[in-house]
Amino acid sequence: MNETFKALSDPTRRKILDLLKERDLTAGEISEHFNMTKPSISQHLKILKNAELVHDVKKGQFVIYSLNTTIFQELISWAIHFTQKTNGKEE
Amino acid sequence: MNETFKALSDPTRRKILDLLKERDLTAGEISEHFNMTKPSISQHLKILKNAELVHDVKKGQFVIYSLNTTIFQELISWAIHFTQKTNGKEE
DNA sequence: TTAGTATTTAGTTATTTACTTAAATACTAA
DNA sequence: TTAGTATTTAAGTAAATAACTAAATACTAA
Repeated sequence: MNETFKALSDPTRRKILDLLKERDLTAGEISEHFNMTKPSISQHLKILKNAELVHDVKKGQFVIYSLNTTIFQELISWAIHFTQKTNGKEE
Repeated sequence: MNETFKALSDPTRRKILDLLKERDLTAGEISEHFNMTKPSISQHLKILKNAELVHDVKKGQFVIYSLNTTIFQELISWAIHFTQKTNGKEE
C-alpha cells in the first residue's frame, strides 16, 4: 500500500491517471498535456508503473500506457475498512 | 484531494489511522505505539488533522484523537471512478 | 504560586522528491 | 548505414519532508 500512496501523492501523476481514464495514450501524448519535459513525465510513468497503477505495452517505437484498475480495487477496500467503525463498549 | 494523498503517503500516519480505527486515543497513547519522539507524532497528527482524516477534542490536559470518516468516503468515490472504464469506440 | 504532566511549536538537519539537461537506447525509414 | 523520432536513463539541484532537541503553552494539583 505504501508504493500506491506514494505514487498517488503527486498531482501530476493523478492527472496522468485522469487522462488514461479517458483513453490509452503514448508517453509522448501524455507529455503534451503537461508543461514539463518528457523525461520528467517518463519518471512519473515509471513510478505509476512500479505501483501497478498503469500498464505499458511497446508498439513499434511508441509505448502505450493504460490504466490498471486492480490497485484501485485494493484502495477501495482499504478505505472502506475505515468507514466501518469498530463498536466501543456498549454499556 | 492533494492534502489527503499527501497525508496518506506516510506509513506512520497510516498506522496512526489503524490505531484510531480500534478506539479513540490521546496524543500520548498514540506516541507509545511508535519508536519516535512525541513532537514527531504531534506533527503527524497535525497533518492528519489538516487533511480532515482525524478529529481532536481537548479533554483537560489531554487531546483525544478520533477518526473522521468523511474523507475516506471521498477517497472511495475517487477510486471507484477509475474502476469504471470509459468505453472506447465500438466498431 | 510552584512543580509536574501532556502536548505543541520552533529551529535544525538528513533524506527524499520532482524537476532539469545531456546522453543513451530502441525503433523506423531513406 | 545514416538520420530522425520516441522514450528512458543518468547526473545534478532546489525544494519538500520527516525526523530530532529545546523551548513554549496549557492544564492539574500540591
